Amino acid sequence: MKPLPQHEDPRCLPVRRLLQTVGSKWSVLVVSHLENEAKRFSELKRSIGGVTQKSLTATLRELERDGLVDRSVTPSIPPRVDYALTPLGRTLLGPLNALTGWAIENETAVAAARERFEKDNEAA
Amino acid sequence: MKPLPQHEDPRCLPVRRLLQTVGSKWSVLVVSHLENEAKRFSELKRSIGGVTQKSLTATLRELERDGLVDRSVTPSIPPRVDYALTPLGRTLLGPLNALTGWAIENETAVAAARERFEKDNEAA
DNA sequence: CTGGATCCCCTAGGATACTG
DNA sequence: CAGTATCCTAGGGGATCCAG
Repeated sequence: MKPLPQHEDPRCLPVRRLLQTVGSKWSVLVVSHLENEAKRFSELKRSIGGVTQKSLTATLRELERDGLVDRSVTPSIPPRVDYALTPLGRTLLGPLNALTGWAIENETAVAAARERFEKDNEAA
Repeated sequence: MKPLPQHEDPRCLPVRRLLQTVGSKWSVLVVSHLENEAKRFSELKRSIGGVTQKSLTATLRELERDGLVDRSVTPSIPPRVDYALTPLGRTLLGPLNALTGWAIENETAVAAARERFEKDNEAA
């Protein structure tokens, strides 16, 4: 994996790791789509939309690896795989919603800041 | 910039943007180092440690662009530039701390999950 | 249906050197 | 001091084909 430079404050290591997981393109979508119910792979893929199998698989593996998502295989034909949030994963929902809530509440403020920034740039 | 695929749920756009900003390698460090006091560029660079001028500049620009950080230039010789959190930036501290708090609290749980995952892998 | 294997592009981000 | 300019590389992530 990522070696994470050791000159970094060691207390920040878990933070950066989490942000790396959570900051990946699809993880938040996946988690939010699993908030209310367990879902199968293709269900998840359809309900999210626009994600590749590869990316979705990778995202799920990473979440599973960190103990946030549980993967249960039913070896039938055709095979069936269900994904669900673990208890640990559920505890992340609060902090995560705090952040996403902020993003939504301040969407217009951020957008305004961006416009100002762009304008000041072309002025220069 | 990043075009962000339009098949994505539009409500998630601000979320992904925030995560992209906050998920970049140094932004959280920068914000946390600005929590208590405004700092000059080289102060910031020294106190964070291990960050390149380029990366630090890029991070600060992005934060400034989103209206989270204020950049004030004092045209003297030598030049002096101070960075501080904006009021908007300060409102992000709460949600951000919620997330970093989670990361620290659950560091061992995540680490344990990782070990289990690795072990199950070599078992297969 | 679930996902592994490949190819390929593009961007984040490190190293280094230069400037007002 | 506070950047900009250039070069370079590892890795994320899309597309596509294949397999149990």
